[in-house]
Order: sequence, then C-alpha cells, then structure tokens
Amino acid sequence: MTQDNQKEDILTTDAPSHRSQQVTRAHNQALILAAAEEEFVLQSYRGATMQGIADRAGLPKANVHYYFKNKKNLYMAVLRSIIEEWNNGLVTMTVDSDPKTVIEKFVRTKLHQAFVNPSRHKLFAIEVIGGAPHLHEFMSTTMKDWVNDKAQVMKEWHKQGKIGITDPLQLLILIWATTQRYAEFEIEIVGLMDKTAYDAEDEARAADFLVPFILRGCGLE
Amino acid sequence: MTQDNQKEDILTTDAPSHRSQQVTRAHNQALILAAAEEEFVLQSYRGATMQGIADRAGLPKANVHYYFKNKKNLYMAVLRSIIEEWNNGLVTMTVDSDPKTVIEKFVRTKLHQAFVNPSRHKLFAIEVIGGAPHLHEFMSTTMKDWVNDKAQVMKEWHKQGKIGITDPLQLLILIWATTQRYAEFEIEIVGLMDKTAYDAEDEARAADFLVPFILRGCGLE
DNA sequence: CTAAAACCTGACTAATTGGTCAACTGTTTT
DNA sequence: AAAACAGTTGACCAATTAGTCAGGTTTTAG
Repeated sequence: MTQDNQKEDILTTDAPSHRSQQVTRAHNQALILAAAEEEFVLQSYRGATMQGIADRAGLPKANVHYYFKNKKNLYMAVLRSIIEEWNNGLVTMTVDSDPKTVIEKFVRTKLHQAFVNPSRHKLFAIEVIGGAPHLHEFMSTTMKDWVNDKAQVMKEWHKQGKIGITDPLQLLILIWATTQRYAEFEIEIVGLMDKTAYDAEDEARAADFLVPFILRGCGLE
Repeated sequence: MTQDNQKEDILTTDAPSHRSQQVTRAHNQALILAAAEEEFVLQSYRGATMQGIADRAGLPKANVHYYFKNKKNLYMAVLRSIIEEWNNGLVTMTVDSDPKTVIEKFVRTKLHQAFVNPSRHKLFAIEVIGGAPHLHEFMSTTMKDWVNDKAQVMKEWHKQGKIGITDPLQLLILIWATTQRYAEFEIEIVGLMDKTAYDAEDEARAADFLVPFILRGCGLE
C-alpha cells in the first residue's frame, strides 16, 4: 500500500477538486435531495437524521447544513421537487377530448410514475396520512383548481352521455388510489407475489388489469 | 379557593381511588393504547414521544412505562390490536358463493371499517410504506395464506365463467386500495370536498360509487 | 497576483427524550 | 391486622441529535 497518495485518491474519487462552483453546487444539492428523499421515506420526518442523510450523500453533516439551513428546510425542498414533478405529466383533458383515450392515458401515466419513482409517492403519502401539515397550501390551491377543472369536464361528458360517471371526484380518487398503490404498498405487493422487487413485466401486468377494469367501470367498453 | 381538598378533587376526577386492580389495569391499558394509536399516526414511530402519549392518556410518563416496558413494546401492542381487527370482519368466500354478493359485501365491509376507524388504517399504511419492519411475519403468514385462499376461489370462479377477472391478486389490491384510501387520505379527500371532516352521507356516497364500479369492472353487471 | 467570495468540515453545544428507580399509596390475600 | 402485591410518580440519567461556528481550503473576479 502506498500511503502517500491515499488521501489524494479518496479526494479525487469523491469530490473532484477542479469543478466550477455552479456545478459543485448543483451536484451536491441534487445528491443531498436524493439522499434526503430516501431517508425521509424510510424513517419519516422525525426519524430521519441529518447525519443519516449526510452519510447517504457521502458528505459531512455540516455540509448538508451549509446547503439547506435546517431539517425542515430540507424536507420542504424535497416536497417541492415532488410537487414540481406532479405538475408536469398532467394529462390535458377538455370537453372535446375522447374520454376513453384521456382516461387510459391518465391511468397509464400515473401508473408509470408510480413504478418509476416509488419513493416520491411514498413520501407524499406519508405526509398526507400524517395530516399534510406541510402541504395545506398546495392542496387548497394548485390541486383543488386542477380537480375542479377536470370535474367540470367530466360532468359535461356525462351530460353528453359520453361517460357513465356522475361523481368525478370519486373517479379521480379511485384512479389515484389504484395507481399510486403500487408505489406506496410496494413491499406488501411484492411480498404477496413471492418476490423481493418488481420485475420488468409488473407495470405492464398492472396496466393490463387496471385500464380495462377502469374503462369498464366508467361504462366505456 | 379551598386549598385543602383540591388535591382530592383532582384525584377523584381523574382516577377513582376505589377501583379493583383488574378494572384499573384494563382501563389504563386501553387508555394508553388509544393515546398511542393517535400519537403514532400523527407523529410516526420516531416522532411520537412517550411523554406525548402519556399526556394524551392523562397519565404520568412513568405510568406508561409501567404498563408497556418500552416504546417498541407499546407500538407492537398497537399493531397487534389492529391485526386482530383485521382478522375479524373477514368475509367468507367459497367456490359456491355468489361472486356478486361476496364482492359487494367485501367492499362494503372494508369501506365501513375505513370510515369507522381511519386511524388504524393510517397507522397500518405508514408501517407498510416505511417497509413494514414490524409486520413481516404477519404479511408472510396470515395475510399470504388468506390471499392465496381467496385467489384460489376466484380462479375457480373464472374457470366457471362466473367472473371476468383472470388475476385475483390485482383485484384484491384494487379493492384494498380504493376502500382504504378514504381512511388514509382523509385529509386530502375532505379538503377537496370543501369540508373539514366526513359527514354522515360520505360513506354511502363512496359505497354507491364504488360497488357498481367494481362489479362492472369484474364484468358482473 | 490578490482580495473577496464560496465552499468545506471537525469539534462543540443545547435540547430533547427513552428509560430507570426508589419511595410512596392503595388493594388483596391470608 | 399485617404481609404481600399492584399501581403511581417525581426526579434523575445517558444517549441521541439538530444546529453552530471558527478556521480552513478552493474558486472566482478584478
């Protein structure tokens, strides 16, 4: 073992010394956010420790505090990034759209998100179950507006005899529940399938079941 | 103010002095379990404090430790009482049963449980989302046996052309997801309905939507 | 090249909290 | 009645942990 350059090796592996500040900043913040997301899901807000997040990110704790003032701040940052993703991937739905097409696309999109990024859905669920103390604003503005808008469209569809649903909110709740479930209850579902993790076909299996089931439920098949 | 009997007043109000030990024991344990359930839901395992649980139960902290050795012990006791309830209220389902009747009863039962005791469902959900570290045994024995049994029945139903479902596990996941959702996401749903709590008709509204929707989905209507 | 700004971090502190314990009161049994 | 037992509780301790900070290094701007 050459003792001389060990320190240098570690340094260059973990944290290249000649990176622009902008890049460093973005890189470390992303690293910390990802680590925090995992930690907050597994341990919940109070159970997650700044030390644990730091370890997961491969940085000293003080460095985490340098980028995010305090724990609450970091948690809010994670939530904000989740909401951002939620705002994208929103299906456009107007009175003139074809219900069958739109609903199928919506279900598939939500389901895909659930399989691709289960952690975010778990964290969101834990927050809501615990009373959504940090999401009140989001839920009473952005989300409510979105729901009212879609409900309006669906009611019009029903008036025109295009769909057999009279209560749009109930349908939205059902679609969210059934799609997000695969993320939130991953452990349970995977266990009941005698596996330790989802395999490549599980998303398709879920979609092949859910899409026709829901369309039938809506009287669209 | 009469200082002499103040202490006595408090004592007789909070803790009648002449109760048999058996009654006291049962009473206090129930009090603590209920308090713990609330606290664990709102704060999650690590966030809940023994002091907080004690306060909620109106007892000194040391007394909580007297009845339940430690925090983990208390948490497990709460989980055990939830599983017990889960084991009751199980619908009987055999090859000879009428699918429509059984599924409707199952959905209504689960939905009713969700509305009657949302806290327990929230706690169970948080535990599963966090990786079910305390429920592995339950999920890999009792629950798996139950699921395999029902799946067997449903497959037979399908063979006999009684039901249009080929993957029973997916259906069970869907029913659990849709019914329990009303408990777990209570805050979100209630908020989207412009209320602060469910009213008397909300369970019926959910049932009137869910039952026909699911039966249609199963090709039973 | 130099000064300022940004970044990094080991060592520390204050606060919280799970758990213990000894002394006490009330209840049951013999 | 009195010994044994069950229940009660304030005071305490050890461990954990969020957050601070001073002094360092590296990057950038002039």
